[in-house]
Amino acid sequence: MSQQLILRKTDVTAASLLFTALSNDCRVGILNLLRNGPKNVGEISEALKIEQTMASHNLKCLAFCGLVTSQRLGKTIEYTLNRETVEPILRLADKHISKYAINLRTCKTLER
Amino acid sequence: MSQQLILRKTDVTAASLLFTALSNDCRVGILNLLRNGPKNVGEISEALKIEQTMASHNLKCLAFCGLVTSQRLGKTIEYTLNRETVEPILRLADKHISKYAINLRTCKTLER
DNA sequence: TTGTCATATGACGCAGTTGTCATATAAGCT
DNA sequence: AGCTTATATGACAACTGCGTCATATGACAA
Repeated sequence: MSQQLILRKTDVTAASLLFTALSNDCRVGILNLLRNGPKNVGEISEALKIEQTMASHNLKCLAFCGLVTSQRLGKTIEYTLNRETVEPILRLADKHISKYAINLRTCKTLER
Repeated sequence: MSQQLILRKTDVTAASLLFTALSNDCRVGILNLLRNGPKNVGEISEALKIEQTMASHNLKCLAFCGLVTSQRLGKTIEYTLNRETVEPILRLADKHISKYAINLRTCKTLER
């Protein structure tokens, strides 16, 4: 009797793609920043000291995954956090790291 | 007045590393499988139809991040899910995808 | 202690991702 | 219309991560 998988293969792939969006300093930095409220691209790139192009690319990636939404306000485009998922997921990650993976704070790359 | 970031830079990096561990089909597949209970490497590689070496590499990565734990039982090594974080994080991901990112189900790579 | 089964390790080439550069689009102003 | 500001897009080289191969370690049994 084969046991039941909770996620199907396509869902596993989709989930890993979603986590790919979160697997990058810059993007997590953007999400973390947007917890303080909506910001436009200029404000984001200034706050995180990254280039505008970099911010745009990563924001597009985050928007593609539904982690942020955007709205044009005149010349400017405002990005808003999808709090419903990002907030709990970042909390979970932070809690997990403190409790089970403090080593992640002091390494640049994953061991395997 | 500079706004307060909720995670510091090192925490952002650590979080993105944790998500890197989750940014791969094979590893999410392993975690998903282990929701059904502990399994050894042979059982995992058989169930997911991946090579033993592949399973080992990815299990090491997951263990490094505290997402699974291992215990030798004679010749065999049993891997157990860290349910406390993995269960809610996979649920969140699945819910998010259904609600905000169904497109992730039908693409291989992230747009940017 | 030799053999066998179970798992881990290290190295390597390929493929995907990242940051950057150059350029395009889009809105508002004069 | 032309200029300026704000953001997006596409292309490319450099880097990183992945799967695989060959090999090592570790435990048990005869």
